[in-house]
Amino acid sequence: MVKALSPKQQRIIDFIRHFCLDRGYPPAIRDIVSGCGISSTSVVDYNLDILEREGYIRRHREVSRGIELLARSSGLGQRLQVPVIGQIAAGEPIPVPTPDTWDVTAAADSLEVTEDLIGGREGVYALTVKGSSMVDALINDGDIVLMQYVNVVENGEMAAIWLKAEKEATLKKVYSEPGRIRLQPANSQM
Amino acid sequence: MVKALSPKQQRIIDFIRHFCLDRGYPPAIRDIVSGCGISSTSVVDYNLDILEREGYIRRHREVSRGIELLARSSGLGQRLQVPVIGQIAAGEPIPVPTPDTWDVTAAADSLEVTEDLIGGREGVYALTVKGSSMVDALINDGDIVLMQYVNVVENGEMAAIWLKAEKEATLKKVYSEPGRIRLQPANSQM
DNA sequence: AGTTTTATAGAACAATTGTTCGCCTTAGTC
DNA sequence: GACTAAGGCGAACAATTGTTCTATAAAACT
Repeated sequence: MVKALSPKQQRIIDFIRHFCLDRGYPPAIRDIVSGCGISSTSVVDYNLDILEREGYIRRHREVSRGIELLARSSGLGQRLQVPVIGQIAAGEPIPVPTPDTWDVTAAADSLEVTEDLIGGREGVYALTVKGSSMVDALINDGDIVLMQYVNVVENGEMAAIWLKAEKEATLKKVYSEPGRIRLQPANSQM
Repeated sequence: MVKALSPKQQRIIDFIRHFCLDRGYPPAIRDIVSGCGISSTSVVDYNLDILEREGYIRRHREVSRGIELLARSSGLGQRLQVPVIGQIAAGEPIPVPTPDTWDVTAAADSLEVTEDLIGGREGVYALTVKGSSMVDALINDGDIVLMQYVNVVENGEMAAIWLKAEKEATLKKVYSEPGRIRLQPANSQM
């Protein structure tokens, strides 16, 4: 049973997110009380329980500030629609989500995946592979690649890389090492 | 006076980082005590003070778990060499660091910036702007743009975006909103 | 040797903070 | 009207958690 969040609950989540972002640690219940104009800790406790039940946060009881923000997925073991917004091919820039192409309903096609594949990530989209020029990544014509629209490469993560010399995009694993960045041939995602 | 961190201090920092990563909230002093095999809260308090003085963390006194991890800068007001590995221009893919181009010493040119501009980020490189086709970003011919080689877009961050339709790259601020991603014209970086 | 600095222990103390419980208000239902 | 559920309020309570104070020991300095 997935209920819509009440305005108050939505506001609490936003507050927690902002609080974490600029303070570096989660808010105490009383921080939420004053930050959201609520007049009792028990009200926050009440709503926090709901938010946890709905999968937006994880509470660590008996621990001060033990609120862990989960990527709000709302639906639990649900399936998610990932928009297939274009194709990836050698010699062409990789399509990037724009307001026009992002919307799931507006996408020409969409892919249904289980929620755990996405984790909590946002900005996930998919591309169909055109041509087999990316053989080194074990990806073939017609395959579908899940992409995440992202901004910080963690060590060992897959990333779509533009090789200027070869004028093509390949998928590599990225390792940043002292003084340089190493790209390692990658495996298929799907 | 920048002193080297003692093994214990190094261990405390590592512990805090790991704790935050998999619990979602910072550790209490007593968590550090048991997590690092220290036998008194006052020892942790003592070392935490040092770590704060050296700029590794920020403490929020009187607040439970009020430890904020700062990008460990090691060197403080130091200057760093950022490799200028190519240029960015409309119609061309954005150069991406490879083992060949990344190395600072191997780069054709390099840029010296103060350490706080980089924060603690890795994979930072620079591009010279060619042509003035990115006027909407207030970036002109000859400007230098700092880039970070990254994988997760935070709300509001600048990112280099490939617009397929226009066949050019622009710098935008990225806001992910429910159901879509919004790109907002951005300002100059340097 | 005497003194200062650094580092560690242990414990008492006080502030912060989560939990709980009784009571109240407002709808919705029978 | 009576009953029930959702949501809220406020205060007391208890657990968590940061602070402080005293002691001790080793190294560094005079």
